[in-house]
Amino acid sequence: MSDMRSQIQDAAAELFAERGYEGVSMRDIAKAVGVTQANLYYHFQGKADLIEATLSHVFGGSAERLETWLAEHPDDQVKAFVFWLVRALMTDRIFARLLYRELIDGDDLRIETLSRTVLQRPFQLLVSAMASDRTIESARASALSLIGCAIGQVLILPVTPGLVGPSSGSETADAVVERLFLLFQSSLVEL
Amino acid sequence: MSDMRSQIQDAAAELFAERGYEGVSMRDIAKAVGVTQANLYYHFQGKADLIEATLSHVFGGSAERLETWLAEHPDDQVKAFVFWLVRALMTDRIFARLLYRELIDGDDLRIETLSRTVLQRPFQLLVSAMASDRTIESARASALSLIGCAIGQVLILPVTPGLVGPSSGSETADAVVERLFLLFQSSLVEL
DNA sequence: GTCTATATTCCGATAGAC
DNA sequence: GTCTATCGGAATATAGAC
Repeated sequence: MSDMRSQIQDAAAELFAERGYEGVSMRDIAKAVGVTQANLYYHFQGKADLIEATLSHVFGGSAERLETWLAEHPDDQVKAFVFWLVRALMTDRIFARLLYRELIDGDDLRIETLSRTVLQRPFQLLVSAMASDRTIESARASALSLIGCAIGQVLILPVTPGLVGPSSGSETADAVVERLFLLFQSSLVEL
Repeated sequence: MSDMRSQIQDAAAELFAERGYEGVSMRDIAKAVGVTQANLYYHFQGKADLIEATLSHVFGGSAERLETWLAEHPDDQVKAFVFWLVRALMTDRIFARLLYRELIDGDDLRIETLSRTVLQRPFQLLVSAMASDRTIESARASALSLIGCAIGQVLILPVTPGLVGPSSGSETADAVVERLFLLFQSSLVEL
């Protein structure tokens, strides 16, 4: 399958995650890959098409890995999901920052795609686990709160000057997971 | 005092919060205010100067209101701060989105200013309240986690399709505060 | 498929009249 | 103080040779 297309998407993902859609030019991406800027227009229709393809490249792959991970841990789907999310956020800086940026910057169409690929499945899991004795809206809010907390924690931590936190390295992901569970203990039905 | 300068800063704050620094042009801001683009350069040295002034306009004012609020509630500074933060995030979309964007996008110099104006004081409060029986790093991580959770919750909620959450209107801020306290109960020493 | 060259538009910023 | 006019550069995107 077209290798150049994947190479471009990888480079674009890194740049978009770091500087955002508006902060990255087609020239930047071309330079990172090692081709001319005009060549990008052979593989993609334009900048909008490029980021759309890049996002489904990144998040589509992640969604697949999530499904596999969940199938391997059928006992507690909620805990398995939280582990997966925190690990994904902490070990894959591009995933974390792209997700964050899309939640803030993404236009309606891209947000819709995002909801289908990464957000919908986790919400189903968490809502069903949390909603047993509460309203569905409350459960969804708690689920979103957990995700917001996980994302916020991982991304805000390394930005704070002078703070040595569990911001990098996969070996500390477990610590973050444990803290998240401590924080959300009262919201999750079965741990 | 110069009214035009304030008008420009207000319009700029709204646009920067919505589309980010790179996503807004001087022409956009001028159009929103109703003056020509060249006129902005009479009031500000350039685009970088404009956003810097805009941020201290927004966050400086917020920091002042926080100090007043804290002085009025001397009994429990931590709870008072969380109330203030959640209310500020929920009732002032511009404040919330500007804060979020700066934490992600802001260059080092702007982050440093941000730390001094909005983040340092809350951290001092939370760290001192949380650190009594733990390490300072752990306390900071918890404080950041709380802020990340509050910000993430408020900003992710309204973006999710089909979800009717407490995303707008000050009357539901109390509900979010209560949920945050429930979530972080085990991390705060005195409630 | 990848290149060079270029069209076109938009950007930040400046000069100078009023 | 606000305007019109414009510069120099960088952006997206296209045309056409190889």
